[in-house]
Amino acid sequence: MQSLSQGFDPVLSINSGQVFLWEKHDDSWYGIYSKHVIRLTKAGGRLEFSSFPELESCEQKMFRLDDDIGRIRTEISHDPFVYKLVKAYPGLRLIRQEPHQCLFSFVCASNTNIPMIRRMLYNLTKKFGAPVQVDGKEFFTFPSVVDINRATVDELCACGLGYRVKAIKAVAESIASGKLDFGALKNASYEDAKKELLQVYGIGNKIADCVLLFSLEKLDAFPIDVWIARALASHYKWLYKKQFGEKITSHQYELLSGSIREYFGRYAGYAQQYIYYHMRQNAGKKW
DNA sequence: GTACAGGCAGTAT
DNA sequence: ATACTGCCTGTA
Repeated sequence: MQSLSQGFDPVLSINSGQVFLWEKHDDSWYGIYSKHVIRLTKAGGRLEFSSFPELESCEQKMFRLDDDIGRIRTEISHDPFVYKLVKAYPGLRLIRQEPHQCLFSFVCASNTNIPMIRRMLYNLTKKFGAPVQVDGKEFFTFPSVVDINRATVDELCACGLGYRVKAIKAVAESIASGKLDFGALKNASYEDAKKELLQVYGIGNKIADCVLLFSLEKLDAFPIDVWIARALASHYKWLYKKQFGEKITSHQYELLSGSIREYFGRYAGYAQQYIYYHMRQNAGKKW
């Protein structure tokens, strides 16, 4: 059992759309971090973290307390829009994810919505993960690559993955064969790591950038999904050398990505997170 | 019925 | 280089 000092809001962060397998029961939030169940409890203004089985200093890892958040915020705040967002959402943090779970999660996230993503991932854990009892409730760990490789296409389809099964299988195969090696990717540059990820069937620009940012320590990665694309079109129009449509092509992605990463610098991914959160918060609102 | 949701790959121009 | 298409599945 560990306690956390105040200053950020983990509940806000886990509900900001970076992670999917979290649920609330009574006064606690429970999340799946690979083979562990993480419990977050707000007790009398204090935050308590536990993990089952125990994962040493999981809150340090998960919430990137090793990052110099003050410096990061200062650096990305040279942009006036992000400056406002940093003030507006002081509790928001980037969450560090476990690479396998992160990659499979974002492969499932393509062309669908968050409730569906949660359902697919929950089905996967229930079918192929291992049960863990915490506080009298049953949770399921995230399946391993071996588990997913062993699964048949039909079994995966039954989880509601649809056409994503082909990509899931390709990813699992790449990891199992050693072609995709997260350890090596962590040590590689952003450009080299991204190149490797893009080799795999089913991994495109957006998914690659999500995995690089959320699980492979590439804080300069700047995933551009539909929400971010809208934000760039309305707040960063000057980045566009020419007009793009609603949907951006692979080449346009690379152009935009290059410009915005250069603009925000080594912590561009943090800037992305503030912008993304803001866009989701204000979805449907006039602003 | 049909449009749409946190993309991607394949094909044709 | 860009445009267009289909794709599982559930919900509005």
